[in-house]
Amino acid sequence: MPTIKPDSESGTAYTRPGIYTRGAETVDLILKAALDVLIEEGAGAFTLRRIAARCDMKVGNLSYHFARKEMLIQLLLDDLLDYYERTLDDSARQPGIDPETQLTIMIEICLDDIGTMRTTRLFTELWALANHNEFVAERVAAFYRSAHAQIASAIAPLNPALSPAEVDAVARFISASMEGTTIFGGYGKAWEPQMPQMKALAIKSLVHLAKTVAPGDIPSID
Amino acid sequence: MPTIKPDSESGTAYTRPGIYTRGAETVDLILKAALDVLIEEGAGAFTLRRIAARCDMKVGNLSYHFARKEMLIQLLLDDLLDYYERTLDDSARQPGIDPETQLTIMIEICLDDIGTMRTTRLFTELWALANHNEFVAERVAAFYRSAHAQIASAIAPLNPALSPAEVDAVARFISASMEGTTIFGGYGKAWEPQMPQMKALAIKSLVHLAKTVAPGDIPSID
Amino acid sequence: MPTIKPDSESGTAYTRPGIYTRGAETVDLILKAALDVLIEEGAGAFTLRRIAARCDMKVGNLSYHFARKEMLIQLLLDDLLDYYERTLDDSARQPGIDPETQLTIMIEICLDDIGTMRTTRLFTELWALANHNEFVAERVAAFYRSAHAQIASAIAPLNPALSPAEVDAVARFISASMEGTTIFGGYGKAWEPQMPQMKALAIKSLVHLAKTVAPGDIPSID
Amino acid sequence: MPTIKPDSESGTAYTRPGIYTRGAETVDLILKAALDVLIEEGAGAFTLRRIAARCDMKVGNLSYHFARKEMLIQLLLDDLLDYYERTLDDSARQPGIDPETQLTIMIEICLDDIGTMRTTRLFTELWALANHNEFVAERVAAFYRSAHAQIASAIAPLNPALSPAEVDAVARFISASMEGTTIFGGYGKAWEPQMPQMKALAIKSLVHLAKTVAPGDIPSID
DNA sequence: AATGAATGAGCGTTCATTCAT
DNA sequence: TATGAATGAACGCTCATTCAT
Repeated sequence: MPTIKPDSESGTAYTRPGIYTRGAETVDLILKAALDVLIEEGAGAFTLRRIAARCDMKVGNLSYHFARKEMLIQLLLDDLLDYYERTLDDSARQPGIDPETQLTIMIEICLDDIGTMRTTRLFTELWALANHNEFVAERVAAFYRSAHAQIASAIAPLNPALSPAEVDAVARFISASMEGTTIFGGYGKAWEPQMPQMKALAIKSLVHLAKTVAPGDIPSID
Repeated sequence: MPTIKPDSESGTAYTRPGIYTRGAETVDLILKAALDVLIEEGAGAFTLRRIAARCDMKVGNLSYHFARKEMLIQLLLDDLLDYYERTLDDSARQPGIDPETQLTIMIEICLDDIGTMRTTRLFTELWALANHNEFVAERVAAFYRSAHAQIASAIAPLNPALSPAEVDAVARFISASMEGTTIFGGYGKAWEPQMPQMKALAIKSLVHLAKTVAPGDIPSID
Repeated sequence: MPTIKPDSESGTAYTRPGIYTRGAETVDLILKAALDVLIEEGAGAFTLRRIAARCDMKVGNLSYHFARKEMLIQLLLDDLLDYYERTLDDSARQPGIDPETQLTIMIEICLDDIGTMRTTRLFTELWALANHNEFVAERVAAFYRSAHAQIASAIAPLNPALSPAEVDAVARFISASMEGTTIFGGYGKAWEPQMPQMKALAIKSLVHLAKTVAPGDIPSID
Repeated sequence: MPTIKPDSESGTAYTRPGIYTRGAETVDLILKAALDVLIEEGAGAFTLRRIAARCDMKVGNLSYHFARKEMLIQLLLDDLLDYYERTLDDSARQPGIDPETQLTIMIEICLDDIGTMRTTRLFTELWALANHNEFVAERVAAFYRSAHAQIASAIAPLNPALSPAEVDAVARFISASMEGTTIFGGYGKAWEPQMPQMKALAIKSLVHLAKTVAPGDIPSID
């Protein structure tokens, strides 16, 4: 995950409710408030009433713009993860850098982002929601497919012996290692001050793995 | 996290203060039902009504045994994480094994456990709940302190050059790497079939790290 | 009630006071949609939203044409019952027919109409609405006054011994008998297939009554 | 429909919510309030909130006793129509009366009952509700099946030439004629003062029909 | 120990209506 | 003329909690 600017516009180019300027602004305000509630108060507090209170609207107006709460969730997630994807793509597309530095930078950017309140909170909530909400599960998986592809594109030139499937497997493990630091070193977590240590170990360990892993180290999956 | 027997008694041997009386069958039935709801239906469905329905009781009776829902959560968590800790201790305390094998076995056990529905679901929910519930945050942290200590005790003899604080840092990163595989390879997750690949990579990568990391690789935290 | 042509224009020839402009296509489309909703979905579903959806408009536009929902109801009812009245008048005004045949035909036409979905549904809803809506009550009563007058005009020559008030009383009872068949033999009702039996009995019984009832059979009302 | 005592207990012998005395009383209070709302305010005002207000309870308590509003409706209807059926049975079971008097009395009782606010309002609402609510439709039809059987049992000895099916057809028409008087002569209806006239005409006309109708007058239904 | 009963707050949603555009 | 936007009230229902039995 790349660094996210706190007050990003979170992508307004989609087909969405609110075709007038005013309505489009309202929809953005609602989505912003919804994200704030999710991050600052958690999924248990993610109710239309609290979102409405955040953006100084009435519940009925939220229902006007989003006929079903699920629609709000879907647009929120689409906006959010699209933005994460785009920002990750941008940060990965740095020309003239050798693959190892590329991978190193990627890991640094991800772990920095993981340390932000937004990313720590958002993704821990999404991992839980994905357990019982098919849409969330699929949308999150789609995001990670994209993220893993970026990581894989940095690994492949580093270790030409690996097949594409093996590169994917390594990318997945590297991504998993990074995501795992959220639990201990994420915003507000118990070992937040130790995040730099985890970052250093991640860079050393994961870059080394990418360079040295052999095809035989990875069992094939039928 | 060690492998957990599905129908464990979740540790009810000792009596506790509070409105509830431990050892009583009823409280255990409630806790069992509560865990089932949390795992099978998620935090959003974690209501007294559904728990009561699961254990064939009336809501009023749950409120009788747990004056506040929060108390139920706390006892549930204590039971659960105590049990995880104890089982982890048991599996770690295998005499006459060299440290590297010890660490390897630990990683294997953890990742096997992570693949179970119980652990995948439970911990993803707890990570999210910890964001906004101080008790959950602290209790989960305490569990990980214990788990990290076990991992550290396997790392220390493998890499005598490391100070205790550095060993802890390495243990934390190893644990984070493992926890991260939950997101992709856990029960019902998108890359569940690829868990064996992640396991192989984890063993190779993390054991190698434990053996080769040098004190200078780890920034010190003031 | 006479047979109603399904796609009648429901009488929009003249202009009315109020916020709406008669003759305008839009108002008629709204009224048509409103009638469809009332008949096909019932009074419980008679909402501006559903009416708007039926005629492919937005709720705001309905409110533009009808400042109050009650106005829509009133115009709908006026149109509808005016049309019923006019059609009944037309069918009754058949010259050169003896009074008994005239009455017989009237009963036949009414009972045929009662068997239609439109009339069954519309009138059962109106009878209920009339309980608590003064306008509906009065408008429905006005319609029946007109209908009873038509029936009375066929009875009077059949039974010259009756005073006009007595003729009215007989007409009222005949009309009541017919309306009552709606409940059992109307569209979708439990004994819809038995409507022909009720029709035959109605003709036999009510025509005989009209011819044979004596002034003394009808108590006078002060 | 027989005369209903205004403050009848409306049948408390059923399986119903509220097994304790207090709960049973509460359920009865709710049902009483629900009936009052339906009759005095109409189906459009038949909401849990208005019912709760009537019996001085909170909405949540209604939901406690009736998990779904539909359940309240069903119990209300069952209570009500069972009571109508039983009272009708009682009034029909008058020994030592000749069939003609029997039928006359039945008609008198029915029309008297139709003139009450309760019966006028209740049945007009039910006829409308039956259009789009399958349960109401079936329950009302079941009531009428029972009522028609009572009427048929008075007609049969009056006119031995009729087959059972023909007796049923006559009973149905007689019942329809009576129900139809609700529209004009029921409580609060436009010709309420003329109900005695309709009653006299009904007795004369319908009893005569029952005695004189011939099998050939009734078309057979396949 | 357990339950029936009741409450008050809150849930997502729908309603008729208003108003600026 | 028509619609997007917004409101306030009400809808049926679920929630954790209290309390008498």
